[in-house]
Amino acid sequence: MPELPEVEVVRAGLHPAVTGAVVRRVVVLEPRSLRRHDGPLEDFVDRLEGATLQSAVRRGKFLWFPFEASGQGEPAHPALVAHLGMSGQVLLRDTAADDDRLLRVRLDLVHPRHGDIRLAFVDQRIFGSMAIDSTVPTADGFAAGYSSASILGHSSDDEGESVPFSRTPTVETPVQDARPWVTRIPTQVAHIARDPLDPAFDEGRFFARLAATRSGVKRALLDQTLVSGIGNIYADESLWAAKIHGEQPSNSLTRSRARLLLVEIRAVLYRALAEGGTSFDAQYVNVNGQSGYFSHSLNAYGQQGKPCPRCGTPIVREQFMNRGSHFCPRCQRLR
DNA sequence: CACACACCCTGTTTGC
DNA sequence: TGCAAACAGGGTGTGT
Repeated sequence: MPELPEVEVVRAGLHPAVTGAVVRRVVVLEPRSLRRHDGPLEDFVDRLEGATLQSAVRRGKFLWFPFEASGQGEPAHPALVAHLGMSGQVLLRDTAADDDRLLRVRLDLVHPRHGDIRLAFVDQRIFGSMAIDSTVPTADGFAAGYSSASILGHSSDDEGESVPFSRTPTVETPVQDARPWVTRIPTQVAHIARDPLDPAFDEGRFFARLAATRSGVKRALLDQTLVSGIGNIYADESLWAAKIHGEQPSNSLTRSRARLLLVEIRAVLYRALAEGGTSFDAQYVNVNGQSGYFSHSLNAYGQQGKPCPRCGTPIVREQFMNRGSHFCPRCQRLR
Protein backbone atom coordinates (compact mmCIF):
# COMPACT_ATOMS: atom_id res chain seq x y z
CA MET A 1 0.00 0.00 0.00
CA PRO A 2 2.23 2.45 -1.36
CA GLU A 3 1.79 6.05 -0.45
CA LEU A 4 2.39 7.78 2.86
CA PRO A 5 -1.13 7.54 4.33
CA GLU A 6 -1.45 3.84 3.54
CA VAL A 7 2.01 3.03 4.88
CA GLU A 8 1.33 5.08 8.01
CA VAL A 9 -1.91 3.18 8.60
CA VAL A 10 0.12 -0.03 8.48
CA ARG A 11 2.88 1.34 10.70
CA ALA A 12 0.42 2.56 13.32
CA GLY A 13 -1.22 -0.85 13.34
CA LEU A 14 2.09 -2.64 13.73
CA HIS A 15 3.55 -0.39 16.39
CA PRO A 16 1.79 -1.83 19.45
CA ALA A 17 2.21 -5.38 18.16
CA VAL A 18 5.94 -5.28 17.46
CA THR A 19 7.26 -3.01 20.21
CA GLY A 20 9.00 -5.29 22.71
CA ALA A 21 8.10 -8.43 20.78
CA VAL A 22 10.63 -11.24 20.33
CA VAL A 23 10.98 -12.95 16.95
CA ARG A 24 10.43 -16.66 17.43
CA ARG A 25 10.53 -18.00 13.90
CA VAL A 26 11.11 -16.60 10.42
CA VAL A 27 9.98 -18.36 7.24
CA VAL A 28 10.85 -16.99 3.80
CA LEU A 29 8.53 -18.41 1.15
CA GLU A 30 9.74 -16.18 -1.68
CA PRO A 31 13.49 -15.45 -1.80
CA ARG A 32 12.95 -12.64 -4.33
CA SER A 33 11.26 -10.67 -1.57
CA LEU A 34 14.70 -10.41 0.05
CA ARG A 35 16.29 -8.86 -3.04
CA ARG A 36 17.39 -5.85 -1.04
CA HIS A 37 18.84 -7.95 1.76
CA ASP A 38 22.62 -7.97 1.61
CA GLY A 39 23.30 -11.63 2.23
CA PRO A 40 21.83 -15.10 1.84
CA LEU A 41 18.37 -16.09 2.96
CA GLU A 42 19.72 -18.02 5.95
CA ASP A 43 21.50 -14.91 7.15
CA PHE A 44 18.21 -13.03 7.18
CA VAL A 45 16.49 -15.77 9.14
CA ASP A 46 19.29 -16.43 11.62
CA ARG A 47 19.88 -12.81 12.53
CA LEU A 48 16.20 -12.15 13.07
CA GLU A 49 15.30 -15.19 15.13
CA GLY A 50 15.64 -14.34 18.79
CA ALA A 51 15.79 -10.60 18.14
CA THR A 52 13.69 -8.12 20.10
CA LEU A 53 11.86 -5.56 17.97
CA GLN A 54 11.98 -2.09 19.44
CA SER A 55 9.54 -0.04 17.40
CA ALA A 56 7.83 0.50 14.05
CA VAL A 57 9.21 3.56 12.26
CA ARG A 58 8.30 5.21 8.97
CA ARG A 59 9.78 7.82 6.70
CA GLY A 60 7.89 8.43 3.47
CA LYS A 61 6.92 5.01 2.14
CA PHE A 62 9.68 3.14 3.98
CA LEU A 63 9.02 1.16 7.14
CA TRP A 64 11.59 -0.22 9.52
CA PHE A 65 11.83 -2.04 12.80
CA PRO A 66 14.93 -1.35 14.88
CA PHE A 67 15.87 -4.51 16.76
CA GLU A 68 18.20 -5.80 19.40
CA ALA A 69 19.95 -8.98 18.36
CA SER A 70 20.09 -12.02 20.58
CA GLY A 71 23.33 -13.44 19.25
CA GLN A 72 26.89 -12.15 19.13
CA GLY A 73 28.48 -10.57 16.10
CA GLU A 74 25.49 -8.48 15.10
CA PRO A 75 26.52 -4.90 14.24
CA ALA A 76 25.13 -2.31 16.63
CA HIS A 77 21.63 -0.95 16.00
CA PRO A 78 20.40 -3.09 13.12
CA ALA A 79 16.92 -2.72 11.65
CA LEU A 80 14.50 -4.81 9.66
CA VAL A 81 13.53 -2.65 6.68
CA ALA A 82 10.30 -3.22 4.78
CA HIS A 83 9.09 -1.57 1.61
CA LEU A 84 5.66 -2.43 0.26
CA GLY A 85 6.39 -1.56 -3.35
CA MET A 86 3.24 -1.48 -5.44
CA SER A 87 1.34 -4.34 -3.88
CA GLY A 88 2.84 -5.20 -0.50
CA GLN A 89 0.87 -5.70 2.68
CA VAL A 90 1.89 -6.39 6.24
CA LEU A 91 -0.85 -8.22 8.06
CA LEU A 92 -1.21 -9.32 11.66
CA ARG A 93 -2.42 -12.89 11.81
CA ASP A 94 -2.99 -15.58 14.34
CA THR A 95 0.02 -17.90 14.54
CA ALA A 96 -2.29 -20.81 13.82
CA ALA A 97 -3.86 -19.19 10.75
CA ASP A 98 -3.50 -20.59 7.24
CA ASP A 99 -1.00 -18.80 5.03
CA ASP A 100 -2.35 -16.00 2.86
CA ARG A 101 -2.25 -16.94 -0.81
CA LEU A 102 0.51 -14.48 -1.76
CA LEU A 103 2.45 -14.74 1.49
CA ARG A 104 6.18 -14.10 0.93
CA VAL A 105 7.69 -13.79 4.42
CA ARG A 106 6.34 -14.82 7.80
CA LEU A 107 7.55 -13.65 11.22
CA ASP A 108 6.14 -15.33 14.29
CA LEU A 109 6.47 -13.08 17.32
CA VAL A 110 5.77 -13.34 20.99
CA HIS A 111 4.80 -10.10 22.67
CA PRO A 112 5.12 -9.75 26.47
CA ARG A 113 1.53 -8.49 26.75
CA HIS A 114 -0.26 -9.52 23.56
CA GLY A 115 1.15 -13.03 23.30
CA ASP A 116 1.71 -14.82 20.00
CA ILE A 117 1.38 -12.73 16.86
CA ARG A 118 2.19 -13.51 13.26
CA LEU A 119 3.47 -10.75 11.01
CA ALA A 120 2.68 -11.72 7.42
CA PHE A 121 4.38 -9.97 4.51
CA VAL A 122 2.10 -10.46 1.53
CA ASP A 123 3.06 -9.09 -1.88
CA GLN A 124 1.55 -9.88 -5.24
CA ARG A 125 4.07 -8.29 -7.60
CA ILE A 126 7.21 -8.76 -5.47
CA PHE A 127 8.23 -5.15 -6.00
CA GLY A 128 8.24 -4.85 -2.23
CA SER A 129 11.00 -6.24 -0.05
CA MET A 130 12.32 -6.98 3.39
CA ALA A 131 15.96 -6.67 4.43
CA ILE A 132 18.17 -6.42 7.47
CA ASP A 133 20.16 -3.23 7.33
CA SER A 134 22.55 -1.30 9.53
CA THR A 135 21.66 2.20 10.65
CA VAL A 136 23.52 5.49 10.72
CA PRO A 137 22.82 8.69 12.67
CA THR A 138 20.55 11.16 10.88
CA ALA A 139 22.42 14.07 9.31
CA ASP A 140 20.37 16.68 11.17
CA GLY A 141 20.20 14.89 14.51
CA PHE A 142 16.40 14.77 14.52
CA ALA A 143 14.26 11.65 14.85
CA ALA A 144 14.76 9.54 11.73
CA GLY A 145 11.08 8.99 11.09
CA TYR A 146 7.67 8.71 12.61
CA SER A 147 7.42 6.20 15.44
CA SER A 148 4.61 7.14 17.81
CA ALA A 149 1.52 5.01 18.15
CA SER A 150 -0.57 7.14 15.82
CA ILE A 151 0.06 10.22 13.76
CA LEU A 152 -3.53 11.26 14.42
CA GLY A 153 -2.87 11.19 18.15
CA HIS A 154 -5.84 9.22 19.38
CA SER A 155 -4.49 5.73 19.84
CA SER A 156 -4.89 4.13 23.23
CA ASP A 157 -2.01 1.71 22.91
CA ASP A 158 0.95 4.04 22.93
CA GLU A 159 2.78 2.35 25.81
CA GLY A 160 4.67 5.56 26.43
CA GLU A 161 6.83 4.87 23.41
CA SER A 162 6.10 8.19 21.73
CA VAL A 163 8.85 10.13 20.13
CA PRO A 164 8.15 13.86 20.01
CA PHE A 165 6.73 14.38 16.56
CA SER A 166 3.98 16.96 16.45
CA ARG A 167 2.11 17.83 13.31
CA THR A 168 3.08 21.46 13.43
CA PRO A 169 6.79 22.06 13.63
CA THR A 170 7.80 24.14 16.60
CA VAL A 171 11.31 24.95 17.69
CA GLU A 172 13.70 22.44 16.17
CA THR A 173 16.12 21.00 18.62
CA PRO A 174 17.85 17.69 18.03
CA VAL A 175 16.20 14.90 19.96
CA GLN A 176 17.76 13.82 23.25
CA ASP A 177 16.57 10.29 23.74
CA ALA A 178 17.85 7.32 25.64
CA ARG A 179 16.86 5.02 22.80
CA PRO A 180 19.59 5.34 20.18
CA TRP A 181 17.46 4.00 17.34
CA VAL A 182 15.32 7.13 17.43
CA THR A 183 17.88 9.24 15.60
CA ARG A 184 19.32 6.46 13.46
CA ILE A 185 18.21 5.64 9.94
CA PRO A 186 18.77 2.48 7.85
CA THR A 187 21.41 3.05 5.20
CA GLN A 188 18.89 2.02 2.53
CA VAL A 189 16.60 4.86 3.61
CA ALA A 190 19.20 7.53 4.30
CA HIS A 191 18.88 9.10 0.83
CA ILE A 192 15.10 9.46 1.16
CA ALA A 193 13.96 12.99 1.97
CA ARG A 194 11.80 13.64 5.00
CA ASP A 195 8.08 13.60 4.25
CA PRO A 196 5.82 16.65 4.43
CA LEU A 197 4.25 15.57 7.73
CA ASP A 198 7.65 15.30 9.42
CA PRO A 199 8.22 18.25 11.79
CA ALA A 200 11.85 18.28 10.73
CA PHE A 201 10.84 18.52 7.06
CA ASP A 202 13.14 21.08 5.50
CA GLU A 203 10.82 23.47 3.66
CA GLY A 204 13.66 25.67 2.52
CA ARG A 205 15.37 22.73 0.87
CA PHE A 206 12.08 21.66 -0.74
CA PHE A 207 11.52 25.09 -2.30
CA ALA A 208 15.15 25.42 -3.29
CA ARG A 209 15.13 22.09 -5.09
CA LEU A 210 11.88 22.88 -6.87
CA ALA A 211 13.46 26.11 -8.05
CA ALA A 212 16.53 24.26 -9.24
CA THR A 213 14.91 21.88 -11.70
CA ARG A 214 13.22 22.43 -15.04
CA SER A 215 11.39 19.12 -15.00
CA GLY A 216 7.66 19.03 -14.42
CA VAL A 217 6.26 19.55 -10.92
CA LYS A 218 4.66 16.12 -10.85
CA ARG A 219 7.96 14.46 -11.59
CA ALA A 220 9.52 16.48 -8.78
CA LEU A 221 6.80 15.44 -6.33
CA LEU A 222 7.41 11.79 -7.19
CA ASP A 223 11.16 12.18 -6.59
CA GLN A 224 11.58 10.66 -3.13
CA THR A 225 14.93 12.38 -2.60
CA LEU A 226 13.18 15.74 -2.93
CA VAL A 227 10.13 15.00 -0.82
CA SER A 228 8.98 11.54 0.27
CA GLY A 229 5.66 9.83 0.73
CA ILE A 230 3.91 11.17 -2.36
CA GLY A 231 2.97 8.75 -5.12
CA ASN A 232 0.80 8.90 -8.19
CA ILE A 233 -2.53 9.34 -6.40
CA TYR A 234 -1.54 12.07 -3.99
CA ALA A 235 0.55 13.86 -6.59
CA ASP A 236 -2.51 14.14 -8.82
CA GLU A 237 -4.74 15.11 -5.90
CA SER A 238 -2.36 17.78 -4.57
CA LEU A 239 -1.81 19.28 -8.00
CA TRP A 240 -5.56 19.41 -8.58
CA ALA A 241 -6.09 21.10 -5.21
CA ALA A 242 -3.37 23.66 -5.95
CA LYS A 243 -4.58 24.13 -9.56
CA ILE A 244 -1.19 23.34 -11.01
CA HIS A 245 -0.51 21.37 -14.19
CA GLY A 246 1.79 18.42 -13.55
CA GLU A 247 4.06 19.27 -16.45
CA GLN A 248 4.52 22.85 -15.35
CA PRO A 249 8.30 23.27 -15.03
CA SER A 250 9.15 23.25 -11.32
CA ASN A 251 11.37 26.29 -11.58
CA SER A 252 8.55 28.31 -13.16
CA LEU A 253 6.42 28.14 -10.02
CA THR A 254 6.31 31.34 -8.04
CA ARG A 255 7.24 31.03 -4.42
CA SER A 256 3.63 31.55 -3.37
CA ARG A 257 2.37 28.86 -5.76
CA ALA A 258 5.00 26.50 -4.37
CA ARG A 259 3.87 27.34 -0.84
CA LEU A 260 0.27 26.70 -1.80
CA LEU A 261 1.27 23.36 -3.28
CA LEU A 262 2.95 22.29 -0.05
CA VAL A 263 -0.10 23.36 1.94
CA GLU A 264 -2.34 21.27 -0.33
CA ILE A 265 -0.01 18.27 -0.20
CA ARG A 266 -0.18 18.28 3.58
CA ALA A 267 -3.93 18.73 3.59
CA VAL A 268 -4.48 15.85 1.17
CA LEU A 269 -2.14 13.49 3.02
CA TYR A 270 -3.67 14.34 6.35
CA ARG A 271 -7.22 13.88 5.12
CA ALA A 272 -6.35 10.54 3.55
CA LEU A 273 -4.77 9.47 6.81
CA ALA A 274 -7.88 10.40 8.75
CA GLU A 275 -9.92 8.21 6.40
CA GLY A 276 -7.60 5.25 6.74
CA GLY A 277 -5.91 5.64 3.36
CA THR A 278 -7.09 5.04 -0.19
CA SER A 279 -8.11 1.68 -1.53
CA PHE A 280 -9.84 0.51 -4.64
CA ASP A 281 -9.76 -3.17 -3.86
CA ALA A 282 -8.62 -5.70 -1.30
CA GLN A 283 -5.01 -4.93 -2.19
CA TYR A 284 -4.63 -1.85 0.00
CA VAL A 285 -5.53 -2.60 3.55
CA ASN A 286 -4.48 -2.03 7.14
CA VAL A 287 -2.88 -4.72 9.31
CA ASN A 288 -6.30 -6.27 9.84
CA GLY A 289 -7.04 -6.48 6.14
CA GLN A 290 -9.52 -3.59 6.15
CA SER A 291 -9.76 -0.94 3.43
CA GLY A 292 -9.62 2.82 3.85
CA TYR A 293 -12.23 5.23 2.61
CA PHE A 294 -10.30 7.97 0.89
CA SER A 295 -11.22 6.66 -2.55
CA HIS A 296 -14.58 8.32 -1.96
CA SER A 297 -12.84 11.67 -1.55
CA LEU A 298 -10.76 11.67 -4.73
CA ASN A 299 -11.20 14.73 -6.92
CA ALA A 300 -8.91 13.90 -9.83
CA TYR A 301 -7.25 10.49 -9.55
CA GLY A 302 -9.27 7.91 -11.46
CA GLN A 303 -11.99 10.46 -12.15
CA GLN A 304 -11.41 10.77 -15.90
CA GLY A 305 -14.61 11.67 -17.72
CA LYS A 306 -16.30 12.83 -14.54
CA PRO A 307 -16.90 16.54 -13.98
CA CYS A 308 -14.25 18.46 -12.06
CA PRO A 309 -15.77 19.10 -8.61
CA ARG A 310 -14.69 22.74 -8.95
CA CYS A 311 -15.67 23.77 -12.44
CA GLY A 312 -17.52 20.87 -14.03
CA THR A 313 -15.09 20.35 -16.90
CA PRO A 314 -14.48 16.63 -17.47
CA ILE A 315 -11.29 15.34 -15.83
CA VAL A 316 -8.70 14.18 -18.34
CA ARG A 317 -6.38 11.21 -18.08
CA GLU A 318 -3.06 11.25 -19.89
CA GLN A 319 -0.18 8.82 -20.04
CA PHE A 320 2.86 10.19 -18.25
CA MET A 321 6.00 8.44 -17.01
CA ASN A 322 4.35 5.11 -17.79
CA ARG A 323 1.55 6.06 -15.45
CA GLY A 324 -1.79 7.79 -15.63
CA SER A 325 -2.04 11.48 -14.86
CA HIS A 326 -5.44 12.87 -13.99
CA PHE A 327 -6.20 16.56 -14.04
CA CYS A 328 -8.74 19.22 -14.87
CA PRO A 329 -7.82 20.79 -18.22
CA ARG A 330 -9.51 24.03 -17.21
CA CYS A 331 -8.35 24.51 -13.61
CA GLN A 332 -4.85 23.18 -14.24
CA ARG A 333 -3.37 25.01 -17.20
CA LEU A 334 0.21 25.08 -18.37
CA ARG A 335 1.51 28.58 -18.13
C1' DC B 1 25.17 16.62 -13.86
C1' DA B 2 20.22 16.45 -14.78
C1' DC B 3 17.01 14.11 -16.88
C1' DA B 4 14.16 10.28 -19.22
C1' DC B 5 13.31 5.70 -19.68
C1' DA B 6 13.55 0.62 -19.12
C1' DC B 7 13.07 -2.69 -16.01
C1' DC B 8 11.80 -5.53 -12.03
C1' DC B 9 7.01 -8.86 -11.30
C1' DT B 10 2.15 -11.12 -10.91
C1' DG B 11 -2.86 -11.02 -10.69
C1' DT B 12 -7.03 -8.90 -12.14
C1' DT B 13 -9.70 -6.49 -15.38
C1' DT B 14 -10.88 -5.29 -20.02
C1' DG B 15 -11.68 -6.02 -24.86
C1' DC B 16 -11.93 -8.77 -28.86
C1' DT C 1 -16.42 -18.64 -22.77
C1' DG C 2 -11.53 -18.02 -23.87
C1' DC C 3 -7.65 -15.73 -24.62
C1' DA C 4 -4.52 -11.79 -24.90
C1' DA C 5 -3.52 -7.27 -23.84
C1' DA C 6 -3.72 -3.57 -20.76
C1' DC C 7 -3.35 -2.11 -16.32
C1' DA C 8 -1.87 -1.40 -11.35
C1' DG C 9 -0.82 3.30 -5.95
C1' DG C 10 7.17 2.14 -6.56
C1' DG C 11 12.17 2.31 -6.73
C1' DT C 12 16.44 1.72 -8.99
C1' DG C 13 19.87 1.32 -12.49
C1' DT C 14 21.42 2.78 -16.90
C1' DG C 15 21.86 5.50 -20.78
C1' DT C 16 21.93 10.00 -23.11
